[in-house]
Amino acid sequence: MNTTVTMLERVAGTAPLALAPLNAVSLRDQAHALLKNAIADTDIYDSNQELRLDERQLTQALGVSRTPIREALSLLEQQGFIRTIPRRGIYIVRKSKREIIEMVQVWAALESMAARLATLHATDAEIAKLRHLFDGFQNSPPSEHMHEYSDANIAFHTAVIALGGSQTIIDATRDLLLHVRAIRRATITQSDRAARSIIDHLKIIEALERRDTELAERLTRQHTLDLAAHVERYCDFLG
Amino acid sequence: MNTTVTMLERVAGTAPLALAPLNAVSLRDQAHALLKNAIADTDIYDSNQELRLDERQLTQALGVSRTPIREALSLLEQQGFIRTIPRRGIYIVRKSKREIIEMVQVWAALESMAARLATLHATDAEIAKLRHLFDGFQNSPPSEHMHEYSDANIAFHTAVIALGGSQTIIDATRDLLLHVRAIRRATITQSDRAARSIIDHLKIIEALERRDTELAERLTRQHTLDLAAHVERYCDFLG
DNA sequence: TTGATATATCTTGTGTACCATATGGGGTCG
DNA sequence: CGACCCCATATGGTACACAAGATATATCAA
Repeated sequence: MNTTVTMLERVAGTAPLALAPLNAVSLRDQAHALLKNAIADTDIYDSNQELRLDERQLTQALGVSRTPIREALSLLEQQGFIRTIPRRGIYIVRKSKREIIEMVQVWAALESMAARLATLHATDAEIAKLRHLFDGFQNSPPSEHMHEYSDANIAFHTAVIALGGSQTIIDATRDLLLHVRAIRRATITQSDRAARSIIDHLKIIEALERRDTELAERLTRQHTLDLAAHVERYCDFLG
Repeated sequence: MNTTVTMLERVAGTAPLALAPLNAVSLRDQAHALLKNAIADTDIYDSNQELRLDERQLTQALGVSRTPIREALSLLEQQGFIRTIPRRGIYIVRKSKREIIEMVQVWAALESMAARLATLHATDAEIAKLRHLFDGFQNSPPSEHMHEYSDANIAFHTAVIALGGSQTIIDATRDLLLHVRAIRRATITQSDRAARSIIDHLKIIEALERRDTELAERLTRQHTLDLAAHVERYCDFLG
């Protein structure tokens, strides 16, 4: 009987207002997404931050029991965002300089592969959209709108990856982005990286437009490897 | 997670005999490792296999409660080995042809980056060891010991990745290997791939020895992309 | 005053009971 | 005889209680 009532309610729910599809997503996934964003938004390199997480505190904050919280934390641990020490506590991972460089190198490998694939499969229209990302910066130097340019910079790289059409690469770089984003933002303001960056981007777009597979791949890889080298030289403040 | 184990192993490593660190590894991780190996060893493309997993059945088989089993399954789901459909069941994922090709492409991107790094950081002695992997196949054609050669083939690729020295790449490719391994084994026996494969490998070794960064990277990438193209053409038996 | 030991407390790991819901079979009504 | 409805059951999701272990603190002895 309860089933029928529920069904009827659902049918009736189609009328004026859309029903809530929230039921479909488990508390585990909600907690996972929430915590991942919270960790990503935390400046973990501001050393006086509290890097320890408390399960029970999270349960109270999110209003659920420990079970979905623990499952979410398990996922975050596998993704490398946190680290749990048995009967000691759960700690946000502070990536070392070495680890960040390696992540940037992986990023370079995957984005350059995406660029290769893009020259083979993307349409001209899709490639053309890349230029519009920087329309707002044609007249004035990017140094005047550094924050906006930084976002456009990140958007350019994710767009190239999307152009590759490989869902596997898109998924693999999504989490990587959360780690790399902070570094990109921190380094884009250093020296004249912004100006050189936009030149590199235009060359990459040209190579994509000309369907020059090898060139697009090489330029994309080298552009991001330059970031890795920059981190190596100037980011000693990292662990 | 494995922090305790690592610590124990380190401390124990100084003593003559290692104590049993088994108590320190959680049931969740034991179940995770066990299930991952079990899934990897299952030929999921033998279609009459039962692809459904039952939580309660696993609890009885492993003698633990649902909690660690569920946490292990969560990890496996995130790694793409299984997929759980609410109130329907848990199913081993059968990768589509498209997904396998994408995974091989990611493999190509990461291994070529590792080859690049190897030309820059690996020692001559480490590179020299690559040749010994194929010592047993110098005199006789690989077609006579196909199974052994297939293992040596996989060992070569993992060795190149290890030479890169990037722990991030090593970790990222470890799970990928479980998926790609089955394909490598299935395709190495087709046409004359084994013979051409060994020629490619020797060229890659030469490039590494000569510290030709660009060449080693390009040869490694192309060698694995050839596998992707081969899968594209001849592996229609995949979903 | 200092050192060690016992205990309280806090934290994660595991087991178990309960809940919501989709599915499929059996029954009933037309 | 057929179509529809209803409910039993199975399954994953959640909550909670208890266990195991590590740290910090208090207390006692030298």
